[in-house]
Amino acid sequence: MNLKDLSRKLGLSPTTVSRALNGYPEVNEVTREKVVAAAKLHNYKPNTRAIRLATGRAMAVGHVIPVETRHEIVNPIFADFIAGAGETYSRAGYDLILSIVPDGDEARVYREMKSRGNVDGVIVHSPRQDDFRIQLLHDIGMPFVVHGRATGAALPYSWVDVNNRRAFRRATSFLLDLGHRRIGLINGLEFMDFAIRRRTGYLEALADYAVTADPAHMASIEMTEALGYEATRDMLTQANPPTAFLLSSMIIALGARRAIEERGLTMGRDISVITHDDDLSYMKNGTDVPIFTATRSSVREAGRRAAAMLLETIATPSPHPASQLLEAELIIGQSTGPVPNRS
Amino acid sequence: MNLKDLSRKLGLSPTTVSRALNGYPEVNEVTREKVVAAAKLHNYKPNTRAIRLATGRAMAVGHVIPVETRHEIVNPIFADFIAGAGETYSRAGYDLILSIVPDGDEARVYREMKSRGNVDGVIVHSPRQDDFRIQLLHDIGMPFVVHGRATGAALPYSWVDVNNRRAFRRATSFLLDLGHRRIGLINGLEFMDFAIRRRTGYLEALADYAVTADPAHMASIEMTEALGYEATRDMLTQANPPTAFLLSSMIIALGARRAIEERGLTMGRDISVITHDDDLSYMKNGTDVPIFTATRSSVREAGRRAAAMLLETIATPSPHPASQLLEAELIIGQSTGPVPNRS
DNA sequence: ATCGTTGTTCAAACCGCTTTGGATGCCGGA
DNA sequence: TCCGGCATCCAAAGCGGTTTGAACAACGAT
Repeated sequence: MNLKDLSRKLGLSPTTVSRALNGYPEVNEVTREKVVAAAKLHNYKPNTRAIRLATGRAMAVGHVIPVETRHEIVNPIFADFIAGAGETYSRAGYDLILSIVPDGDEARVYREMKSRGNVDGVIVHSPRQDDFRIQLLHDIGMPFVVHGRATGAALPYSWVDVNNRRAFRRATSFLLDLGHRRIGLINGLEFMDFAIRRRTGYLEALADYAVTADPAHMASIEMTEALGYEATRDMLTQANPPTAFLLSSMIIALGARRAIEERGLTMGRDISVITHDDDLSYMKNGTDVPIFTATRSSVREAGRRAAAMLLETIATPSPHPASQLLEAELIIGQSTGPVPNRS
Repeated sequence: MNLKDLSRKLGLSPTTVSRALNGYPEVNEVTREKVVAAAKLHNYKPNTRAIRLATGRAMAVGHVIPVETRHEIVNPIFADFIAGAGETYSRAGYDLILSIVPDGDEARVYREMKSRGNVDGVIVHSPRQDDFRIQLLHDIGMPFVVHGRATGAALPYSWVDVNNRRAFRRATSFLLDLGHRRIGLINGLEFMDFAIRRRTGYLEALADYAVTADPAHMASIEMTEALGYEATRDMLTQANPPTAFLLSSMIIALGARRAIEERGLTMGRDISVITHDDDLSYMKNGTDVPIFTATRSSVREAGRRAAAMLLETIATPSPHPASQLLEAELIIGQSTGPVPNRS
């Protein structure tokens, strides 16, 4: 059942039927009702392919997920971010096109998306410092929103991000207020922008309290349980081990807790731990009471916001990029406490 | 730069240029080379929207991810499965369209995909017992491949699955051979097909050894760390606690380990643990030596296979559905050992 | 010289929708 | 009475490719 069939059945022209269904004003209300009724009756759904060609819009947005080529790691937060974004898209009638791309191939993929015209815009994931994609997408004229920011980018651009710096500064201050002076930071890989900002926040707080940062107490790892375990264990076996840890993800936190408990230490009493919590659906921080004290910010909500912002810029392009800075809340759990006396 | 422009530049008809680029035989080789060279020079990429309308193919496949409405849980294995599938699609020039759908809305989404024609086929995720989607997709004539199987489905259908039953039977036998007689099973939600099969394998092995299954030693939970912890803790505090555990995912395993170590028990000595390991990129089972004894099967590989199978059925539809049963390997780690004497 | 092949190219139809630029009829005001 | 304006509808021209059917030239066979 296509437009021509339907219009023939109604004894109307395709023009009128199309306009009736799309809510254009130049059609009699009586006619419109008849058309709408017939469309429902015959279960008419306009062919997406034809709409796309006729309007020149793809009615789709692309999410290009770079995958660490060396380790083939797919960042687990994507699932939730995309779940959030997907809600927004489906309400707006947009498709979400996912490309998993080895991180060398990105430029080619973006260029092809542009020239093939199968997306109207893209979300840029996992920005790095001086990320080349911002310049590239700007040059080829593809609307985009960055999930995160890219320190050092020359051009203005639209983004949605958590205030990572402030979150980690606040968390660090919280630990310092509890008397901790040796605070271990187990961060994500520090060519990623979010990790840079978290480290900055951490260092700023230490500086506020005139505490000199110890390089031996800072690690930068891929965010897996096993590596989180190792990094924590290594720091705990040092001569002057940290009395508190600041961790960049719940997954690292699980590994860290293992290392801590393995040494017979108790979180919240012997060792304090604060982790960042992206509020992932399958990685809840405890069932009712939070286990970890955490800087929490829902990545799914970030997905919703970023998607809405992208659809907005696609609909009404503007030279003034938009941005949203989400604040993480500091959730007090059972994993933090005053520094033990024997320290 | 579109086909018309390019053909004008070449002094040829659009017909010939199109054929030259698509490898049709009725075009002079000299001409073809000229066309190909010009296409590259002017960076001509055919417009996807036009191709789709003209050919009637969507050049896209849909992945419909049902999301547990009550808890909004997005299954974390999707990220890796889709990464695998994505590799296959991009090589074939197909797009991957992702729909995250509240699990009540699925029928509507599939129907719309069919009538709007924006996908050529779909992958069915997370099949349940007697899954209605198989009948539905069959009825509306949408090619599909199921990731997993659906016990009780009347119709034949194509699928890619791990041999869950055999994997869990083998793992259970392994524990029984080590002398364990009280084996706790912490399974996924048992309306999911994979969970049913795992339980079956577990029960079969117990029956082989004439061990009666204890309902108190079987749990069925959403696969999160916190719930894994609780289920394990609850079983360990029973009068006759299990001496070994069989777990349905690495994430559960992390929670289980926490419950075990919290009670001062050591995995592999006091308590044996075998988990299923989907070989997720961010959830490695140890760095070099495996920590957990595990039934391992790469869900990313399953993604690759399922995608290839779907593209195959789209290209050459056949009344005979295909299937692939992947065997999980039993990886011996440090989490299993003979049953302690004091049991 | 004629004819059927073969190789090569093209004009035009088509995919299913949107949108432009009328056409038509009716009404009220000059 | 005539005309401009308005409401309503339609024919036809896109959108940018693919595909059908035919044209044409060159060729060898008859």
